[in-house]
Amino acid sequence: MGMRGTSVPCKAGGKLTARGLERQRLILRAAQGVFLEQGFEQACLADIITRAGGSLSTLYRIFGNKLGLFEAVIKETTCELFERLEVEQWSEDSGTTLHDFGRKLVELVSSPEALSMYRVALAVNSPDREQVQRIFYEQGPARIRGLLQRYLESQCRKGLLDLDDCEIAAGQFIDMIKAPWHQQALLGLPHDPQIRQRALEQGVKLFLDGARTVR
Amino acid sequence: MGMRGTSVPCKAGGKLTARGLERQRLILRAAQGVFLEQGFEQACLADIITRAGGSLSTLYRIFGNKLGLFEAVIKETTCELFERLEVEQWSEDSGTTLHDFGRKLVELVSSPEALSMYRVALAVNSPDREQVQRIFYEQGPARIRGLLQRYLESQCRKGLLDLDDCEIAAGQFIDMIKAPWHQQALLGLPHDPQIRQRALEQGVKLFLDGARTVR
DNA sequence: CGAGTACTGTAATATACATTACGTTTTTTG
DNA sequence: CAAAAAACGTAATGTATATTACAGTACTCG
Repeated sequence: MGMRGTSVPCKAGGKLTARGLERQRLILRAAQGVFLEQGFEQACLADIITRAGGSLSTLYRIFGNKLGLFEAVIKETTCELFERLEVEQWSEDSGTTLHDFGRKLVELVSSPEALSMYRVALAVNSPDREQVQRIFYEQGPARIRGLLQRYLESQCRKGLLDLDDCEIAAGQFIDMIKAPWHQQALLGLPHDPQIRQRALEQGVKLFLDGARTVR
Repeated sequence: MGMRGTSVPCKAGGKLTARGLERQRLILRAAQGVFLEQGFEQACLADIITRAGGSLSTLYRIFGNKLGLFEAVIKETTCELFERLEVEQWSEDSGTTLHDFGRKLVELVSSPEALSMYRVALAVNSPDREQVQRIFYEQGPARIRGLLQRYLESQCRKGLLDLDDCEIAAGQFIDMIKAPWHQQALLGLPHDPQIRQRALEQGVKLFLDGARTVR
């Protein structure tokens, strides 16, 4: 009899031997591929096992059920993606800092993995949809926005920028440099990669012209 | 033997009697509800018929198959939504015009129907995914951006605004006033409705400060 | 009115998959 | 080493649902 009743599919049944960890890692990686390609409902567990090697029973013992595996993939992937965004220089020069941050961000969110992740997270439609989506949002977009928000706030305190609401402004900056190619990319429609560069330049310019205290 | 082979599921088999049109309309409306709630793959045709009345056979005769019905729903819904966006005053005063346009746009894209439509369009994963998504994008977001783009271009020609690339700028304005609540709304996470108002105000301000020629 | 067509209802067909069960083999560990 | 636990492989179970078939009823239009 499985552990189906509990809403928290376990991953911590017994001890974790080296081989066990390896198995877990292999399944997780295969699942990442399949889920990101197919989405939650379309993904087939048998496919995942085919890719990962091993057996279905093992998958169930480790992750409980399909949703448990999916949640693990969401967490894993979202964190992996977030870690790509290492901005080293939060300097006092808003221009170069924003430009640098923007460039890294554009690189991140235009990557196939990030686009798939976003699409798949939106598409979930299981009973636990709300929980899954919260995990994604808070581990991903919200954390990124938080980084920028804190920078903007510090710049405002120093009197270098003048913004009513730094949380909103951070969101606006981020969305501004994603527009208009991100929407198309999410929908799988092609776009000229150069447009990303131009949107970044223009976005930084617009934002700073609007937000700088010194006119 | 059905008409499965052709990639264009017919809707124009025979003549359209009054009763036939009524049937078509009822099925379409029910399908709209079910597809927008469940997404393409999750939606169940039997459910649709239960809501619409009538019989499964009729559905298949009219729309060919599930995908044909879905495409019809996409077109119908996207057009319905677009028509809500009637901006009457494209005046020379960029401030009030953008504010007016923004207000209407925010109303539109924060509506449950528009959010569902967006989510469902992203989530499609059938073989014809590309075609479906193109229909949505071109009938919906692209058309809306086009409206604004043309306005911005005319303002630039008159020397009232100064923008490098009005297509990008239009996208940026639109995304700016949607940030940051739209992402949360798409994910089904709650947000303070007041934030929509504030994002609008701040977005217009930022955009105009950055784009106006007269400083 | 009556033939042809549209519509209805229900049942049959076929497939795809999540989830379990179970017997065997390998690995871990006391 | 030997018992316990983990991993394996395969088959069984059960469900959901797209799609088709068919037989009967209601419309429509010449």
